[in-house]
Amino acid sequence: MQARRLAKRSLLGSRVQGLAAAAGGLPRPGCKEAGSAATQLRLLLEEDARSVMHRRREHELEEPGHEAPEEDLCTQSPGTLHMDGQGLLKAGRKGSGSKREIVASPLQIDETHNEVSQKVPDQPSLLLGTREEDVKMAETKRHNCVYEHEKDNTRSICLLEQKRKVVSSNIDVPQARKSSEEAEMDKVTAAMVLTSLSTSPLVRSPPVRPNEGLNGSWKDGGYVPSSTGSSGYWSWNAPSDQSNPSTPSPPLSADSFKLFRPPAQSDDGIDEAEASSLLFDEPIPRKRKNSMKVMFKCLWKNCGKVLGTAAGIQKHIRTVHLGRTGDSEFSDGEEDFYYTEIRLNTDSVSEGLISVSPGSPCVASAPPLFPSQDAGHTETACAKAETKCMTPLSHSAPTTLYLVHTDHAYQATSPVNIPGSAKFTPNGNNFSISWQSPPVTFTGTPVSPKHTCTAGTGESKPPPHTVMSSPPRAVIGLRKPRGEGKKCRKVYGMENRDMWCTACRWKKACQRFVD
DNA sequence: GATGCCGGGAT
DNA sequence: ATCCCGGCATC
Repeated sequence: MQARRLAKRSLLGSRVQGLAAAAGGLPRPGCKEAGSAATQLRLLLEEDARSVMHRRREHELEEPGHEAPEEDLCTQSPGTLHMDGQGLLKAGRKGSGSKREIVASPLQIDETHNEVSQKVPDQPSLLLGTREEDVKMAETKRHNCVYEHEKDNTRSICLLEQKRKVVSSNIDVPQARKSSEEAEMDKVTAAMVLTSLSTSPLVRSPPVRPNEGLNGSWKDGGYVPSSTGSSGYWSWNAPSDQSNPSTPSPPLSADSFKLFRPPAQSDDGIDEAEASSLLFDEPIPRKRKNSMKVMFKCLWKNCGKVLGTAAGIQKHIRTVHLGRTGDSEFSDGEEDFYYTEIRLNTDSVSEGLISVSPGSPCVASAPPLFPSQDAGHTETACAKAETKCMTPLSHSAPTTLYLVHTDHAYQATSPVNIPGSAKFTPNGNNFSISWQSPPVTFTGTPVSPKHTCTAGTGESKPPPHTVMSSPPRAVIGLRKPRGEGKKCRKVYGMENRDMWCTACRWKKACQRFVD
């Protein structure tokens, strides 16, 4: 999906470039009012097109043959058509920012079409009369297919020509830029939330204010697809939203940062609902964020350099991979494509432990590790933890298991019989107590024979811990030797079978007269 | 053979 | 889950 979007964007970029170049070389009659703004936009457009082309070259080297899906643009297009002068300007201006590209792409096309349309004098006249209708129709068409839109080039050009006129007449450059940036931040935040949610659907936690997730959430989403390791955290995410778990190439995974934005930015109707539904999951990354150490990994092929700061990794990419020298402060955001965040999470370890043994009192605090190490280490830690925890648990758990296994209703029906049992359990009071104590209602008493017999009917009895450590199931295989004491059958006789304990009636181990 | 009760079927 | 019984082990 991301790759396809990327490919599409690249394709658009190339188209834009061509059109922009053509527009730049031709004189434009009329439209003086829009001339300056259009020129600005064209410049931005060309700049962006260059950037896109550059990216495209890189991407095509690694991911050739991606087909651009139409729905991507369709999703973006409504925003384009409804955008006023500010919006368009914002989109154009975004070309100077790191987050501009997705938003700008459709607009670039529009703008390009606009410019081209100005070179076609006969088209605008056709449109002036049916302006509103064409806008709606074009919007519908965009939803259907962009390719079709392109084929119907003439029509679209006319439409965009109209829009451009409206836009250019309302442009107020300085203000628009500032406010748009602010608005963009909100949208970016929402996009980040979407991104993070789409990549970490596993965990659920109470909702938290979305704005707080600005730094953490989207980054979480970003590094997930780019991870090459297999920590518990990553592996959990992978099957949830990634159809292809294989290691992504740098540009592809890096694109995950930005390619999630368009929905939140461009389409307020559909995607807003989607976003709102997803926002419930947003707090998860934040929760993790608190205990994460963030590293930045270069996704450039065969690089994989990891740096501690975003600036560092950006500089690394710019200088080493993008071949840009100097002007380290300036960033068009392209570096973002080639690095991702790696979160060294200590929570993942503890989470794994918790998931393994929720009720375990053991707390394993593993040092921060890389994902690949995390998994193994988690297992090791768990193993150790379990080993450690077995000691406290072993005092009670086996008893519970055993009781569960053998505790039939007929065995627990008559706690009243304790006095009677006391008569028969003088020999069982020395060790069976340790693990039979839990049965408050004397339920466990019937169980004792098994252990007693395990120890041997003889008087030699194993130490209590032996009984505790060895699950009773080991004994189950062996048939228990008959108890020495009299049972209901013998006490009451066949004629008084009604007086038998239930167990005896059912030919089960007598619960009344326990050995 | 009598007794105890496990394993499993029937409801 | 409850009730019941076949069948085995043990005495």
